[in-house]
Amino acid sequence: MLDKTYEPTSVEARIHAAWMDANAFAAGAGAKPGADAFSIVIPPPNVTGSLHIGHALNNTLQDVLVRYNRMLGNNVLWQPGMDHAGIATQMVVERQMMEAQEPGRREIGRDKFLEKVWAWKEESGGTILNQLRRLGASCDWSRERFTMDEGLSKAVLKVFVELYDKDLIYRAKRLVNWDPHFETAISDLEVENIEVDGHMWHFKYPLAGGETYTYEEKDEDGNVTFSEVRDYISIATTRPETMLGDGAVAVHPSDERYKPIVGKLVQIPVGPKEHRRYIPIITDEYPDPNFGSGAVKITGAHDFNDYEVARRNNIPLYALLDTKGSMRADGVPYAEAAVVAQAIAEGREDFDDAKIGALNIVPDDLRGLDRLVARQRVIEAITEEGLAVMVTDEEGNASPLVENKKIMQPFGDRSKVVIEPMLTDQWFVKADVLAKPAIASVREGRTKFVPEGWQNTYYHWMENIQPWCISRQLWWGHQIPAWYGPDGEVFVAHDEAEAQKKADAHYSKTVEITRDEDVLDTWFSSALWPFSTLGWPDKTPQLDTYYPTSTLVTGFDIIFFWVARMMMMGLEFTGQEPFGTVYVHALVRDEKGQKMSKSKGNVIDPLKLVDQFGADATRFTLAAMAAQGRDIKLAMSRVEGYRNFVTKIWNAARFLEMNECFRVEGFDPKTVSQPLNRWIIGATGRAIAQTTQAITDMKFNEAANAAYDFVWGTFCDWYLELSKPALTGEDAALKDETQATAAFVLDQILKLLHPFMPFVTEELWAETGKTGPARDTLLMHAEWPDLLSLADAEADAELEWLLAVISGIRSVRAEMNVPAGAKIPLVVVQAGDQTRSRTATHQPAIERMARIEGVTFADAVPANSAQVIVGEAIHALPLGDVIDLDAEKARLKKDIDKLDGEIAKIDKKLGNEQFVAKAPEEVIEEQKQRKQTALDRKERLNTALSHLG
RNA sequence: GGGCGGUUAGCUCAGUUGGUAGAGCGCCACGUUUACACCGUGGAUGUCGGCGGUUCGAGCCCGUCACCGCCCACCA
Repeated sequence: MLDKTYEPTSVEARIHAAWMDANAFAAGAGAKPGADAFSIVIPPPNVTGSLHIGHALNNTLQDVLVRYNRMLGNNVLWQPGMDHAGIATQMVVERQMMEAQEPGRREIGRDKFLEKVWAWKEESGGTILNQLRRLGASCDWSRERFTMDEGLSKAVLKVFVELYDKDLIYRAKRLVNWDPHFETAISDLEVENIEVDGHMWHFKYPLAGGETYTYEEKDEDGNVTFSEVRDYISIATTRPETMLGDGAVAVHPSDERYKPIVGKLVQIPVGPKEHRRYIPIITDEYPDPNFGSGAVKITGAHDFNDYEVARRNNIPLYALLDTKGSMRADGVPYAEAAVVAQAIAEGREDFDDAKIGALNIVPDDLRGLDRLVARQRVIEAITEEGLAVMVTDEEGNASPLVENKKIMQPFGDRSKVVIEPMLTDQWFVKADVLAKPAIASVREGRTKFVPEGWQNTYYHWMENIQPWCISRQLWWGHQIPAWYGPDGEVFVAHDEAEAQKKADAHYSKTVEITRDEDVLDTWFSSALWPFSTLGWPDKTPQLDTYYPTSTLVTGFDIIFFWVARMMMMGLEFTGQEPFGTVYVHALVRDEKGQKMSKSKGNVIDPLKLVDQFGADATRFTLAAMAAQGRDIKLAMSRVEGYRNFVTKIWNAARFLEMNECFRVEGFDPKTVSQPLNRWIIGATGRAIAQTTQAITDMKFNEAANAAYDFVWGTFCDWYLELSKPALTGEDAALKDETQATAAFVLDQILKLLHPFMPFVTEELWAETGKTGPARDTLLMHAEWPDLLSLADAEADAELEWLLAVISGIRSVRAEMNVPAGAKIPLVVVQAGDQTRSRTATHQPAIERMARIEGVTFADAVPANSAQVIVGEAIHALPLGDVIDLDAEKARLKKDIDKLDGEIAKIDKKLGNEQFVAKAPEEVIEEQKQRKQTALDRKERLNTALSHLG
């Protein structure tokens, strides 16, 4: 016996256990012999993660595809696993150590620290995978992988070494994005540019030796509009503290204003006077003569643009900041450093990167200060000295020129602190080389994006791809397999022994080598996920069967981070695209369209939804709202609505149970004879076909809605109601057939809904199997249905008629305010043979559903009747004195007016020569038919009207 | 600065070979019926963001403007 109400929580736990016991999620479970493979790799969640609504959406969609394909009989693998998430995990463990007031990681050392992280991972990591189980995700959990597993690490090692050997990985000193909080380099993608309020200061750089020149501004015609003798050049900056590291001032070669002083030296107006450096005025294409003063200070070590200018012009790159973003405090005192720097600036001394890098030219009094404090000091000192550009207000008061300005400032996506360009030694991947085949794969259609539009995003990024900085100054991750000889020579190898061998060979003697401390970007290992999880580089049967994977389901926010890199690595190392289709789903926002975030407090916890409404309702909501190319604004009312849908199905099953529908053995839908039953079987087939097509097209919302509409709107609202006379009637044969049909259709519904609502459907499958023929398989391994061949046009027409009769009568009753409880007679006027026979067949249903008592046929409409036109017949409801004749007249008149409007519209069309000449024949035919139908109906309505006198 | 997406009922959203505008929620009215009030029946509601164009015909195609959102980008 089914319980009166469905209790998701207990059922879900029990059903999930049953699936696990049956090993039902295992790769290939339920597959037909020789079936095609269908595989999906899960976007590996962070080991530190917990389920948020985006995961719920992402995994629901994957599970829909996976369960659907399993039911098709395909050989299915859904590969689960987790990502070690370098920065995030290290952060969690470090914070925990701090809270426990334990010694920090640097104090306990690398090995001890890593032990702690592993211990944390074993105990607290991966809660998200259990949360996915609650959603019903049918991953092959026995194949769970972790990016730091031995096997996957082996793959990482091999990929690194091979890319290095192919010269696609290199080590170099470059300006990179530096996170001062985590004290590591990060990639371009991990930087978020955010507009903030900033200031732009204007300062004077005095010319060496007190030289002067005439500064002139001209208009378009060459007339001098401003002229002044100056002994300085004016520059603007948003970062005054970096002036200490300036290597030059650049102007555009075409800039006439500065022609007289190009090549001369200017003094940096900051620092102890006796050691101020002189730097040259150079020309470069970079400065925009129309912006600011047209002169740009060049600080090669602290700005990406300046870096390029400095490289082009051989300008030294003075590093001013330490790893925490404070002013450097290392090296020799300022006085000594300044002398060397000056010698270099004047060309008296040679320099190279190493020499410049070691030189700390931060004045002693600024050393160790936070860069923002230093900035303030610099501004004050310059202003005090009178080297700030001044403006005078209306009252004649002079003040330094400081513009308030919106500036784009880079922030670390995890640390949320301001990122600094920093000159450091890092490892890079030549992404542009790897990108070429990855672009071609999409261009040539071997990998498709759904929705298609995302391919443009992909192209744009891939075609402008920058070298990928893959080294991170962290401990948690894959340590870079590079060792250094005594003179810094690099030896990349699979292990230390191999590196040692290479080193010894290189030096022709045994030398001491030390391993690179850095680890790889987490995304480096994620990029290998589709094949590393299947055992690569070993040639495993799994790799053979399930690679390339079928479909990747992911959010657009990681197209660059992950999808693009998997494409590059997959093609480079397997020669095949890692997936055929990339389905890109939207972001889930709150009801108002706001991005969910903890700080806004608008986060919807999917597990709370599961607790409150059940996993099935939660899943169904997400699927039903996953329209392509649009963000999902999740409204609670929708979840509630689909919870009601679950209840509806449950109650429908209870209804069948009460009517003993499940007892019939060996039912064959082809043998059904009753129109009602033939119709519902056909309708089921159409609903299945629609849902199937929608899933195939990955239009999850359409698939879910098609199933929903059919189950509620057709099966429950019409079929079950119409079947009641048969189910409670005396005709045993009719009853048998109806019981069997109802049970059969419910089975098909359970299959149809299973990919979306796995729990309640599996439960009902099991429960209904207890009172009927035993189930020979779990529902999740049942065969996906296809009933289109059982459609019956005649039955469809008959039921369409019946539905129109019942709806028509109901509508009239309500409009005429006939009390709902009142049973009234029905007189069918001018009925043809077909109508007569249909009416006889369905009289019990009409009486029951339209609250009719007694059906008769007549040639004329009885007096005082409300009238419903269906087909050729008038269905008259004699209401006697109850009827409001005026109301009925008005009602009929309104209908006629409506038809008149329609007829007029069609006439206008048909009267248009252009339309008749140019519209396709079938469209014209359709219009003509529509007009005829309207005319027929109008005629009957007029007849009906005339009956009212 | 460049690119992408959105604008349809009170709300949240569907709507592709261009052919008479839909769902859920909410709202109004009525509740008879041994599945279900997490329900049933009936009902109301739209210059499909503005303007222009193509077409016999435009929510859909083209142009343009407005507003909203996102992505990318080096203006000191």
